[in-house]
Amino acid sequence: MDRRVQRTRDMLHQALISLMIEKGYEAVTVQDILDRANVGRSTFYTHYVGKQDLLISGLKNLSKHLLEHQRAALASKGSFRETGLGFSLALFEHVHSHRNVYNAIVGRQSGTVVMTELRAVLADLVRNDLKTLSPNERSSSDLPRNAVVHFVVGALISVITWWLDERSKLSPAEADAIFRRLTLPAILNQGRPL
Amino acid sequence: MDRRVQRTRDMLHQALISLMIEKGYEAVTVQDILDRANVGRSTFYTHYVGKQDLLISGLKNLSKHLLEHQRAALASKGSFRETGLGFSLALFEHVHSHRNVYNAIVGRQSGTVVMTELRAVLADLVRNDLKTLSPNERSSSDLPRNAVVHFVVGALISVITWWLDERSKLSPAEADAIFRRLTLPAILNQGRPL
DNA sequence: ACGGTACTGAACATGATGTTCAGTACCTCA
DNA sequence: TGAGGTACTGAACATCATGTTCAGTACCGT
Repeated sequence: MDRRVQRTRDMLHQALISLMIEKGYEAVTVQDILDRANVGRSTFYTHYVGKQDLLISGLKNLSKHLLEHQRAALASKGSFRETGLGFSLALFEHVHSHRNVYNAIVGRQSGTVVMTELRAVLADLVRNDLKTLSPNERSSSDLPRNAVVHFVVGALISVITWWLDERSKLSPAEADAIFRRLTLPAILNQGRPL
Repeated sequence: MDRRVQRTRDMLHQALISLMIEKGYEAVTVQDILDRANVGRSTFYTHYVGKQDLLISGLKNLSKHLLEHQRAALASKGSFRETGLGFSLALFEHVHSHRNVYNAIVGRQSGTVVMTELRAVLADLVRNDLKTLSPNERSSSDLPRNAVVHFVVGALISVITWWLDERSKLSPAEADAIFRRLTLPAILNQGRPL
């Protein structure tokens, strides 16, 4: 890829991130990004459709990273209780090491756009995992798979949000443990009616 | 309250709702609302700060409704498994009877603003419930209450979202049962570590 | 060093937001 | 029922963000 293209896109990503930390996603205008990145207006629009497009393209990296962790966990031996949702710890760690960015996102009420994109990424991962747990869509007493996928993703996002609100008094491992303690029993007890 | 004020606010609410159904929340402009409601621009801004303010004021009714159901459930005898989260069925029923509105909200990726407001309303209700379950903040092995609150709200919103996506193949009672089957065990097993 | 591609930057069109204010209509309350 | 107050009107204006266009310039890959 042309070096100029790389440079430009890097500058734009950096600019967006640093601006989000300062003002929150919504408050950032395209003009802000251009000024910070030192990139011409028309240039921006040749690369991205808009602010959100730039954001989404940044989330692709995270997605790849989590996918690797998931694959590793699925390959190893163990019950679902141990190997299931094998990307969750990696996610908590990623959030922790970028917590200034995430704080700018979740605190501000603005970050719902970002979170929506993140949801989509996570839903794919969770669906993968559940497929290995029970490859056939559903046995008679199971819950619909999509319901469970939505449930898990919602729970995960919620715990992360809470954890960030607490300003990381807990380590990533501890937060992950809470998430798993709340969520895994629900998944595994599916077949057992109330 | 001055009858003119009532009329104006009613018209504005109706307009917003019908427009949301047609275009989704984000796509609606203040001007759209004014045209539909037949209300002057300056009038709008004397009543509401903006589009979102109008929306939020509409959610107040729902909040009151759910609170009543919760109070009734808490007053009745029974284990937490039966009386806990006593507003959930009422919520599923409310969503069902306004499903055209909610479909416009959740489908469109736009509705995150609405959902954020709804989250806040639900968090208050859930917190109420959990307080009655264990009035003291936490025994040693319990999870932090806020974590559980976030978890429950996230799960609830997720199940509702999924349910709407399925275009209501299930009755409100069935969807509610799924939610409770996934969530209540997680709450009740809190003290039991993995 | 050449051909091609990417970047520039200013100008423009568009469209939404929110404010102002003098004039008009309507409501409440006595 | 009428007087006084309050709410609504609507047009004009200021502001600001978005997204497009295009001729000119700088830089890259080979």
